[in-house]
Amino acid sequence: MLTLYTIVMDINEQLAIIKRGTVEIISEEGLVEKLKRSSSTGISLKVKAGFDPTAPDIHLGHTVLIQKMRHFQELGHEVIFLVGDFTAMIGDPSGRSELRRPLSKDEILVNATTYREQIYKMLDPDKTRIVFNSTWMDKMSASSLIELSSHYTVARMLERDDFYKRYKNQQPINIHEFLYPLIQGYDSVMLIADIELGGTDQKFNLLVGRELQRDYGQKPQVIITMPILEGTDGIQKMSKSLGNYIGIDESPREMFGKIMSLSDELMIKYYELLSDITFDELAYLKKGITDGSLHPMDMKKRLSSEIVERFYNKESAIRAQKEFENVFRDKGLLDEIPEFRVKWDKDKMWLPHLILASGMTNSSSEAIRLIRQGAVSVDGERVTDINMELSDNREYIIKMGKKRFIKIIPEKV
RNA sequence: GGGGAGGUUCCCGAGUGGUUAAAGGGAACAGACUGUAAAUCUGUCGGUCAUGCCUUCGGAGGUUCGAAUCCUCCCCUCCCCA
Repeated sequence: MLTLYTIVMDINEQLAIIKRGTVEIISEEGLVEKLKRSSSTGISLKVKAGFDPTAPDIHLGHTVLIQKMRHFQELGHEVIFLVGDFTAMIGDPSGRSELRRPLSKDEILVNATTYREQIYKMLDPDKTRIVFNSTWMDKMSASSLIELSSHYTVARMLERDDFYKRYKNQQPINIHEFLYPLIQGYDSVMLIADIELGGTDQKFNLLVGRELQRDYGQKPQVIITMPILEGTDGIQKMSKSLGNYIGIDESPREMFGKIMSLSDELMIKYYELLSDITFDELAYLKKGITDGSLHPMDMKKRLSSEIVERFYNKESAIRAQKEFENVFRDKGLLDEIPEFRVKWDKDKMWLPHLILASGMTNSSSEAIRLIRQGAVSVDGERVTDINMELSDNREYIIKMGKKRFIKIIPEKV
């Protein structure tokens, strides 16, 4: 159902909201037509976006898309969060570097539950439909699948950039990988999607959806691509497997810290894609950085706060900022230091073993290296002697590197 | 089915009998510098209380005083021809 608000809002206003931050809309005329039809008939549009349930945590990269879903939701349309559980069970198509283990039904279910909790931080639960493509794919027969695959050609598949590159570089492409775009497209057919959202890297798959819908006698979906958010390294797409991500479930402290360590350049991009500030404010910030009237660090703190506040609340954001300033600017200690109880079987324990036992390193060699490098301090004093031993008569605070702290509590055996 | 090229440490990639825990690059981590930035520079980057020992170069055997390097079989990938 459309709200009164959206009925009043004219098509151009809706279009402006939809277009914000997008890279490409195919086609814009199609979109206008759909919007018009929707407002005259009162039937909301079905807006689909697919997510891979292999990684159970949603990160800021996903939120670029989810934000856009929210925009549609606010305009009164139906948002369909498609969980690609069927495809996940077969295994991963891209990412040749690692053979990914196909997920079990249970694991996918757990991941999907986590997804739901997390997306509801941004989307309205009452207006969000979550669907699994296994619902129809599990039932598909081999002959139907072959029928589906007859709708596309190998030559056209090889047009997709990553397939083409792998083909050219003599890297393997498995046949089932060709099925992924087809299944994704078929999902659109099953859902009779009006619009599908995706990152720019999804463009090919989204276009396949249009073609299939046409073949199946439907109106092709309008596709909207969003920019890919680079991860904390500033180069590669944010992803959990690359370890350059900021998860929306991370603690306020982590989230704040990670955003602060972004490069200034990347910060601007994050403002553009993630912040809710207006275009005018953004222009003002950009100008401020260029002419030096605004300090990049202050801007970054503001961005960090805004994002932490979105997923938590104002108090958490303030606390995260204070803690950040305390630890990094004033070189102080964390308010809450993780505690670790160690059973001491001797009077004294060798420091590298203590560090290993506490889980701060994976080996004592690593601990020794870090001590040699001057990274370790005990109770605020830098340790240089790798033979240092601690006795069990009191607690110690060990700091490793800039941000790892642990409180060691001895327990006599 | 025939012919050819490959599989090396987290990733890419050198190494074709000993001085090789294995060049170089990337990632990561640490130190310096800073705005905890980024960039840059420096260092570390299999394990082991450790001038030794153990584990690692697709897998399993074998040759040798000694193998990532040679041989045999197997598994996997790519290309060309059919």
